[in-house]
Amino acid sequence: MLNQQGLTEEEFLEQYNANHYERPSVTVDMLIFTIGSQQKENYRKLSKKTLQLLLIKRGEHPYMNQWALPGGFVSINESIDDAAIRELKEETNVDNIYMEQLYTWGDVGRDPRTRVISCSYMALVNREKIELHASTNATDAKWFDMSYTITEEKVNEDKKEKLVQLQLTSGTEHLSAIIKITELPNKTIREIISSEDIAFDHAKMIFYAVERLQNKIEYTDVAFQLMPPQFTLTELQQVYEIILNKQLLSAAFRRKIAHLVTETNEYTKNAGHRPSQLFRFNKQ
Amino acid sequence: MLNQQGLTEEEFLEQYNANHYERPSVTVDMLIFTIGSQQKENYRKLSKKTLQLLLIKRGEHPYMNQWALPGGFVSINESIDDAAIRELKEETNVDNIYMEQLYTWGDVGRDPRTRVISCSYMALVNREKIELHASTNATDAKWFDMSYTITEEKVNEDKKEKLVQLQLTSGTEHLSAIIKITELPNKTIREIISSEDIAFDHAKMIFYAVERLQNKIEYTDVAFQLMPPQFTLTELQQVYEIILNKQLLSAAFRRKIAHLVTETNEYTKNAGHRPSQLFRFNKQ
DNA sequence: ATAATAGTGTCTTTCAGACAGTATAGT
DNA sequence: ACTATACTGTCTGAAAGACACTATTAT
Repeated sequence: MLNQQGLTEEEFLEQYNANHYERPSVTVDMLIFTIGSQQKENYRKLSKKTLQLLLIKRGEHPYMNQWALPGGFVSINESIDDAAIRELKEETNVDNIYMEQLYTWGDVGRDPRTRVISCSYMALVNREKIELHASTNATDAKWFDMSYTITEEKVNEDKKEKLVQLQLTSGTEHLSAIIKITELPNKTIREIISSEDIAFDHAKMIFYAVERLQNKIEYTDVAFQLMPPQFTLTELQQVYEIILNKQLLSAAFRRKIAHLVTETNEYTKNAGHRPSQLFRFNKQ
Repeated sequence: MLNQQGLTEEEFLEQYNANHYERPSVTVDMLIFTIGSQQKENYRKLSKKTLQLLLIKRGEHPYMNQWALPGGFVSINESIDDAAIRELKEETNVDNIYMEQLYTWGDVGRDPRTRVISCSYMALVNREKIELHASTNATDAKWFDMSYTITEEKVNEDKKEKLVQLQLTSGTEHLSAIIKITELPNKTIREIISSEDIAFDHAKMIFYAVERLQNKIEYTDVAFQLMPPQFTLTELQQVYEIILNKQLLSAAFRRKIAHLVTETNEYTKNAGHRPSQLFRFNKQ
């Protein structure tokens, strides 16, 4: 079949000039979440759980010495999924992990070096599987405890506005950002109001991921990706609670997730209180 | 602050070589949905509604004479959202319409011309607002009635597989595709098994959008983006039914959406049966 | 014994599904 | 009168919220 210039498809592709337009760079950025636990207050109490995110200290301009999401350029002969898998493997030395594409960030000025479009991915890992590898141009990689508060919420007839204060801590390191989310009838706008030691527009990406995780945990079984093979129902509930950022009633929670778990014959030991039965994920 | 080569941020950015890597092209592809209605069978019956998608006949290689989603390249000084808005405006001459980024498709071989990463957007429009503009390198733009059936479904312990048969018709034009969706514990794989007269991997994108729309309609008020300013509750129910691909009970439906609508004092006329009260969207 | 958590029972409320029954214009 | 749709009432059952109550172990 010939086109209007009388070329076959083969001829057309041969003369096609791929560099006709100036092209943006494309990167992937990884939101790697895990569950961390803090020290027990005393021998009886359970340890508190936190939602943790992996960040890397930038060793180069721009945003030198600030913390950024692990990520990198998508090379020309690699799918974006493969780039994400590669970055995950480089940073955490794990593969075959739950991973999901989240959103693609394409504002013009988001990287001062050049036009960069960035596709963000979320990965959920069980902490026990991981050993960190500091990569080439990062002086450091660390897990940060995440928390946030919604400081202000305005609702008009056709505008919903909220301010989110995001906090990330790891030892003495303390990062924070304020994000403004405006929901108009047609679209949602996310702006960074301030960003302390978080590089680029990564604060936006982080909160976007948290919102997605909150949604997903309600109607899928993603939470189990964060769990070890065996766990108590209270541990599972803690994970739901930190992700949803609210307390749950244990009786209702147990009913709700009953069909997702199978009991084992094992129990926790030396807990300082009644032992707890261990369960496994019951895939369906 | 100086980096390891002793450069300030300003100096670093000046010497930064943006063309160090070979870059992929980035495009946006638009899934523009609307509701169409078929002719009444007789004076009493209501007209059947269909979910319609805008496609454009390709006037150039590759996939010449096949149908493709409207879309185009993201230029270097334009955000991807702006590119999507621009494409929508070019194709349908509307703006200020509900629009949402869906997913970014980044497989290596998806475009025979060159490496192209494509970001898909969904737009929902009320049909009455639209006039179509055939664009430069498209010989034709048309609304296609969409339908699909899930032909096969296998569920194992850690694999869920389904085959989807997608059908698009517009007058004598009839397009179809078969898509295989495999849900593994870690990720979801979407493959095109066959694609009749649908260009590129657009069949995948279409079904992805339908699934997203189905999800969104359950827990948001997106459906109203497809409605005219005033509508009957039966019309609203028809829209839910074609998107969800199943019948709903009207009593339950009315209870469920009651808080999303406000009644008016107007009624339908000349319907051949009991008139129906008109409602408006009640934003909250 | 006590502290802290593990786990169950049950009442209430909410809401979806089912379906029957009444209402009303146009021919 | 008849047809096709509009709209409401109510029974039922499933599931979430609330909360009291019992069980169990390390110290």
